[in-house]
Amino acid sequence: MAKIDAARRAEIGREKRARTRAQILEAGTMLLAEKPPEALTVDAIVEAAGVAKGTFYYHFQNIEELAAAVGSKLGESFDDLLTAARLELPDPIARLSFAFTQFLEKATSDPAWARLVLQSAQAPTEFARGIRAHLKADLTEAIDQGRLSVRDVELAADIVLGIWLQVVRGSLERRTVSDLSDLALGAVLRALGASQPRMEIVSDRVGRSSRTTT
Amino acid sequence: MAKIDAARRAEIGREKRARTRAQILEAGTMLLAEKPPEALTVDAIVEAAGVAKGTFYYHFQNIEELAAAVGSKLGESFDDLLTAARLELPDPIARLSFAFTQFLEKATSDPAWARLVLQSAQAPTEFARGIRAHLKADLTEAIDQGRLSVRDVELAADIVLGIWLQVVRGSLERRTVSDLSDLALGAVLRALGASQPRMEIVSDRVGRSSRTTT
DNA sequence: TTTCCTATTGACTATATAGTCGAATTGACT
DNA sequence: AGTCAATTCGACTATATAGTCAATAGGAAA
Repeated sequence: MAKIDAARRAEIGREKRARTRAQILEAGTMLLAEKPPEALTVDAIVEAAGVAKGTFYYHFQNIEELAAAVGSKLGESFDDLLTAARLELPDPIARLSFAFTQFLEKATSDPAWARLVLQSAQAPTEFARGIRAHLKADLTEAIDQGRLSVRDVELAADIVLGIWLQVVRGSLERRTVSDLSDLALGAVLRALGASQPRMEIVSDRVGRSSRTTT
Repeated sequence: MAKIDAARRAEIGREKRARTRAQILEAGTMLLAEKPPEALTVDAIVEAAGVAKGTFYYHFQNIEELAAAVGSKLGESFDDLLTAARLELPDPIARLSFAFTQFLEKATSDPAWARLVLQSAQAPTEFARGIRAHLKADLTEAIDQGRLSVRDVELAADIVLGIWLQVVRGSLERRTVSDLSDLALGAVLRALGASQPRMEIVSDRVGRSSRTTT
């Protein structure tokens, strides 16, 4: 009868709810960067988030669901690093090189993010499969153009991902060289047997500077 | 007074003790291939080993100590794959290539071993550091000989390990190509910018056949 | 102020896990 | 057969963790 409406009520708490959920998500993100989900406890999460235990279960069914939400957020952060320039690069090898470099520089500048990515790369989650699918699309296109001496797309993806992941691990454990991105990318392209893309394009967009191209 | 002697007594139970310990070690090995040590429970271990809980604590202080023992055993399995031929190869690149191929073929023929190695590669355990140290020794020698275009030994090690680990992951998740070892090794050598080692030596010893060289 | 829905709390029960310890078993030796 | 030390067993305590739920707080609308 009254205008008191479920939709309105739901809207009321939304901001508070969203804030609390974000706290839990952030705590989960931090903890999942340190240890695998199987080793994570609800008590640890709620303590880190500064909320009561019941609150966790009000927002998530279980830890698995939280981990999925963290994975999803991580996937978005990957997209964010690409969306601006990805479509402007018609060359698959240039695209791949750009992505490789972007991700690597993000990893060296944000160790917590890097740790989370490494943990997430362990199990083939939705997030990990998405990344690999994108990569394979670029690689397939390059192979179809006869640009790679590696013909098997799965092997090619393993090469790119393998070098990337291990270089990121190295950057967390050791002091990182200044031109790590260029060196690692060079290794990847040699490994793939990539015929040179037009380097001026790649280095224009991929170079260490973050200015947008004109 | 009697000849009953502690040393003798200790010897008596040794065989039984060794057998039980081996059971626990094997169960731990199997479980550590599936999940990280933080997610492992003593109850799961003793159930898998078919022994009582107290027995576990009679042989190991805690799970960490078991994990260390498993890691040590794993390290030995690596050595076993090399000791025969390693010293006969004076060329560091040939040595590295031989090891890479041996390990990769072991991984494809023994998935449980592969899974364990991948899990162990997560944390920089004693085992992982030993492998990396050996690898770096070969790489340093090759770099000193001016044989690699990659000059940074840490980056070079990351490239080799990264490709190896990811190719092994791939071999567990997908059907594996017949000449995976050769293709992956080729990618590694290109990535390192290795000037060709004398290929007849490498392929003699590294080829798919497991016959011992004459 | 009062109402009333949403979000939050933390105590509570269940179960799982770590780690201990006295009793039982084993097997070589006498 | 008996002895005895080493080994194994499993019940037991204590703690940790998962998951539930009735009570409370908060704040917008009446």
